[in-house]
Amino acid sequence: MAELEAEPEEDEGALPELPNADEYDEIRMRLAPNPNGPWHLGSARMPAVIGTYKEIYDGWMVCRFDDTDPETKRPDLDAYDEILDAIDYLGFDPDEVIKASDRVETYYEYARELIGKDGAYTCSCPPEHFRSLKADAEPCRHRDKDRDTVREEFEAMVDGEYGAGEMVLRVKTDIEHKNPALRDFVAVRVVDTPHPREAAADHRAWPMLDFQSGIDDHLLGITHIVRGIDLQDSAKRQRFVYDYFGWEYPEVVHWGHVQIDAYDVPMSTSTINEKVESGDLTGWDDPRAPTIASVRRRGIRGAAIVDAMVDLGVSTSNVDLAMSSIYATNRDLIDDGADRRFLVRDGAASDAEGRDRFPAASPAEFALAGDAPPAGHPPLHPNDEARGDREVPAAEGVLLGANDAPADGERVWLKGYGCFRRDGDDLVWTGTDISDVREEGVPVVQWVGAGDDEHVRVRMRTTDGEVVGYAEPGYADYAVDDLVQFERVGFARLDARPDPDDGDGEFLAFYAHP
RNA sequence: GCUCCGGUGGUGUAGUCCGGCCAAUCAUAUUGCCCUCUCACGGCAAUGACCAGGGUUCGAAUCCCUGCCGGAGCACCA
Repeated sequence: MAELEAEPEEDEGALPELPNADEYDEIRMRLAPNPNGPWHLGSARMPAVIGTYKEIYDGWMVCRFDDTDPETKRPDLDAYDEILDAIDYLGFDPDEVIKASDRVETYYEYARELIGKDGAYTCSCPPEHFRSLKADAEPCRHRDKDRDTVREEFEAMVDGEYGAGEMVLRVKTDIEHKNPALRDFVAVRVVDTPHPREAAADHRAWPMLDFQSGIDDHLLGITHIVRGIDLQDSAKRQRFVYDYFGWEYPEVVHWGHVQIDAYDVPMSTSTINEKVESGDLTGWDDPRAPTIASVRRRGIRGAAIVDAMVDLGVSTSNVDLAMSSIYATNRDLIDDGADRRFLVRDGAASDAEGRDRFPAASPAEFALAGDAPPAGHPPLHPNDEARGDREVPAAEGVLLGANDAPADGERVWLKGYGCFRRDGDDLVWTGTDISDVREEGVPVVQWVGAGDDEHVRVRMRTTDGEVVGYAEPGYADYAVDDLVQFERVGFARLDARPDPDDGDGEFLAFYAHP
């Protein structure tokens, strides 16, 4: 036993070792979301990978909201908590949560220090002008300003004496650097729009990401930065600042872009927002939306997302994530716990036509003839007899899915009930000799009783639209959030129970996957 | 235009640093069979990849060169 414990090997899956991990006493990382909206599925990669590294190395992780742009990527005040909630759903817990917008004075202090080192200068060039100078590797006339003037002008920026676009603070890098992306970048600029957070609403001089994030990473003792490939050049820019201060830059890992198949809606905060605003989506949790809120509402476990994201590794090339692999993991997680229930679909209200799984046609109703018992008793779970049977009553006939109704004269096996032969509008009981199924290939189908009290109405939202149908009455026993597998349909999460005052109310379910 | 990064089956991934144990791993997917009172779960099998061309070498997915393709940055966005 002691030997087993002494074995330090990691069993967290596919992630490669962090660079130079053994040179640090503690691995310290950060999640650095911009709270400009709720998260889409791609956002989950950050907590999934970084959180998993935290577990592997028993490290430390801060969630730092990089909310330093009150205008272009304006923070959404609800998003802060939504993001923390999403991190929790994914199964991770930041050791600390901070907001860059609370730390603006700190960034000013380091800007002043940088000015003192002649590492930055105030610049009033119009952006286009500076851009063309930069393209030619030419310094602008502000670059050699004396330190005191720079100080004065910077303080004036901080004091709100300049309007947007009139003055910026630039880091003096190497104006002739062969990579134009690294030449004298902006550290602080003026934004007229007040920050939406009251505590930060008075600031007009706002740091740019490369400056803010660089300062914070150092102050927080971050040892490993793991982030997207779009920030590839960021590290190179920030190294100039680190060099001025004599700091050691953290180890960096970059990953490529993720795309997810199975969605028509692009995975972009702004696009999803537009579609929500316009009504094309009912919200961020619309099952058609590639968002955390959506898959969560469908009953997909955070752990399934994390598993898939970790499986992508940290390659810098772009990757396509197949939803089917998330489904496979989720199925594995929920299958044992999900009761089986019958759902007979009624496609009348469906906009998901033409899908085998969700036929558009209405169910077929049959009267029962012969010695059929008053109810069927299929098991709650086929792999766990101990959970017992459910009672599916059929005193007033049955409903079968349109695709499942047998042709006249043919037989059908109502699962958990018995075998019937169709005679016109009747189903005539032929008994429970299972060899009908095993040897003669009688199809086995799900079914519900036709009487008003013998089924409940269900509306199910899917990634392809809505379907409605009738579930066995036992479905009414579940609570919101419960997952069941509708046999031969798929897994679904109960989202809302009907209003008790509405006699014809529907149960609302969200479809997860087959 | 300039500067970076990358290209293994439908998808993802291992292997690439330190060439041979790789006619290439695992997962997922698809198909078939078995199991089965679900089109679930489980079992078995099949399918399917080293971007291209040169070079180095006894030997290259792995090293070098060229080409092609893809991505990112060059914002007073993050």
